Amino acid sequence: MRDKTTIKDIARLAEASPSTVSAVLNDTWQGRRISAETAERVRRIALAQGYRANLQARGLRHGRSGLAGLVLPLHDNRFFAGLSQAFEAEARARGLSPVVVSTRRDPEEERRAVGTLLAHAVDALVIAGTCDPAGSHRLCAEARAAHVFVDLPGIGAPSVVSDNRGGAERLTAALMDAMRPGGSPWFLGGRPGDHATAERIAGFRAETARRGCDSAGRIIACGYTPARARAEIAALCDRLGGLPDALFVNSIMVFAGVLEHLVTLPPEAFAGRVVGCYDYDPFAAFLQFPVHMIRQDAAGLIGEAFRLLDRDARGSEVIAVPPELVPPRTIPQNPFADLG
Amino acid sequence: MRDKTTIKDIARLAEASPSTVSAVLNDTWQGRRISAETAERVRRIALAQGYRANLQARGLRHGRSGLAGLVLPLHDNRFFAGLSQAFEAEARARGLSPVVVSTRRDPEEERRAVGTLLAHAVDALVIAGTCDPAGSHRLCAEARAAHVFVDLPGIGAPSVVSDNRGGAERLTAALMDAMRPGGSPWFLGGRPGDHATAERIAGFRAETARRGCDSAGRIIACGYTPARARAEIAALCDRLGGLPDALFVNSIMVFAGVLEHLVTLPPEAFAGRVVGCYDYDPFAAFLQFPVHMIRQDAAGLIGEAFRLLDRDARGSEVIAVPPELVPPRTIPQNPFADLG
DNA sequence: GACACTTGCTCAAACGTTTGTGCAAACGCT
DNA sequence: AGCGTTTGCACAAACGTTTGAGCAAGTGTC
Repeated sequence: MRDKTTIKDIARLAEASPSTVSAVLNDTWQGRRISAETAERVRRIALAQGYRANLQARGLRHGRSGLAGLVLPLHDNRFFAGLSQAFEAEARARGLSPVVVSTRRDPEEERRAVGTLLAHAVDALVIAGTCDPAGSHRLCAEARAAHVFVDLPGIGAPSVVSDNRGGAERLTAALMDAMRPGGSPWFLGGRPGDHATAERIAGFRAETARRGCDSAGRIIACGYTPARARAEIAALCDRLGGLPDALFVNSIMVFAGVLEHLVTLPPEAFAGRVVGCYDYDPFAAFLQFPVHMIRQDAAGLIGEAFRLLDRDARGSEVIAVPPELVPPRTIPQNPFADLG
Repeated sequence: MRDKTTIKDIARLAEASPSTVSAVLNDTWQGRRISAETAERVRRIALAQGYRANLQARGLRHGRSGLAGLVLPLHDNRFFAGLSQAFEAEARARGLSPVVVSTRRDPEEERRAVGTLLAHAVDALVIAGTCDPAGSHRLCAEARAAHVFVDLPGIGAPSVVSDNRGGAERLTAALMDAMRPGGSPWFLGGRPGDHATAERIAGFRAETARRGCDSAGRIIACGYTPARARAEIAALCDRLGGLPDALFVNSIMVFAGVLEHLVTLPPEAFAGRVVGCYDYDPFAAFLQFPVHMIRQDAAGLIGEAFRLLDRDARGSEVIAVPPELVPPRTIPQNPFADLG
């Protein structure tokens, strides 16, 4: 084989014109009144030559690429990986070719990623966990590209987010049901300025208040790094003379840090204590002590996102999808589906 | 804004020709003897108009796209997600735009994914965990595209794989060091026909033999599904009247199934027993019983893959990268980096 | 003032498709 | 035979970019 086979090569071999070949290979030949014999001849030769259309050229001509892009902060996270998986399924179901790109939570990188995908004329863009909603939206708007935000609300375009407030209320309720009567729950991790954390704190506050328990002073929004979380939980245990009655851990990263401390404690330290984590990991659900987990509905979020894209939604509408509460030592509905 | 701004629009506004604009925006204007003033004028206008080059057109002209593609079985897996993360970093370091696509371990889907990326003229392709090495290679070869296999050896192109045999030997050694003297280790999970499983079984056999222990009859290659693994371990415990002295679990999926059974056992059932898993999960490392884990070196694998691409390697050479052994209740070198 | 050389650009073709338009031959009808 | 209609295809432009070639005006040299 010389260079890449083009439509012109096929045309030469089939003694036809490029336009005829194009019509045949795009199945528009009846409309263009190509004879069945010619069509068959062209198809045969194209197959024999292993012809594959140059999608750049086609995209250039059409103004569309057939690609659907997902932009996310990182691959290396159960939740986002679940989004990728669901995204690809939905995109393929619509005849689009999915591609996924991550940004390391870097606004500049996010703009570059979105810009690159748009410059390749992606037909639809889902932006998950955005850290520059305004910038990303502006780029998409300039390129007149269909786009939706997921996980964190965007600006100027529709968003699909987890019901963080509701989830936090349910997790808090589960923890308070399980802890000793009259006990005090603590909230650990996250940044209060972040949308998701703010919502979860609100949910935590609402549920504790509903049960006549004042949560003031028991919210430690110490960010997301495991190291910091470990230090904070160690300090807290010191202060309280033991583990808190109930601990609401705001993310799996924070939980990792907390766990580093917890594994240093003797088994009896866990007596009567209960831990919850706003995130899911199948193995974290089976530690020595009971862990209540919240599992976000990746498929549900992506499903709603595509529904918005399908109906070409434009506003700033925000759709909330409820997460799932996974009780301790439980295998959730779709067991280990996200393990591979 | 009307439609997407093109180089012609800029040319009109700057009272220059499209070629001048192109030269300026590609920083080849000195070579083309464009005056500094003209260059500045063009740049200013392009910026003001928010011009972004149409990468399909550029790619069509150049025959390259600036894209680097990673094809993997699924996103939803720590190891593959780690590959994605490392892949994006390496690709960006080379000025390429990374995109990742998964195939659900479906050969047909893999061919489609590879074909689509090639049709978009990706400059480099990394195919991880291939399930159709021959087919994928053929497509790449026809398109004259640089490509490398990772995790599973390919055909016709260079491959980078984990040192499964060596890793299995080390894991087996760790288990036999930790189990009661004279005990017998068992191997569970995988399909013997699979390359990785075959290598791991070979490693398991070699290490047990080296210690004068016959592994015959203690290898249960029952596939990868958690359900099956759960049934097998339950049956085995029944047969032995308790847990085996040491258990080599062949993948995290299998481990998940095993865990479903193990959590039903009383704490004393674990006395003197030791479990190993050929895969890593930060939380699985902290269960009630000690778990030795093997953690594959995603960054190392991808690093080698790009080194091959850099020097345009063509043969069927296979590079083995050693994995890391993570002792029980340990935080590995790069703690929770892959958690997010 | 003729000549060569430099400066600063523009022209046009090409990359591989798709698609609106047109045209020649064949056919049917009177 | 003359006319209109259908059949079966080819031509050429366009998508947005890059790039080899060329051209006109200005500058310097003798």
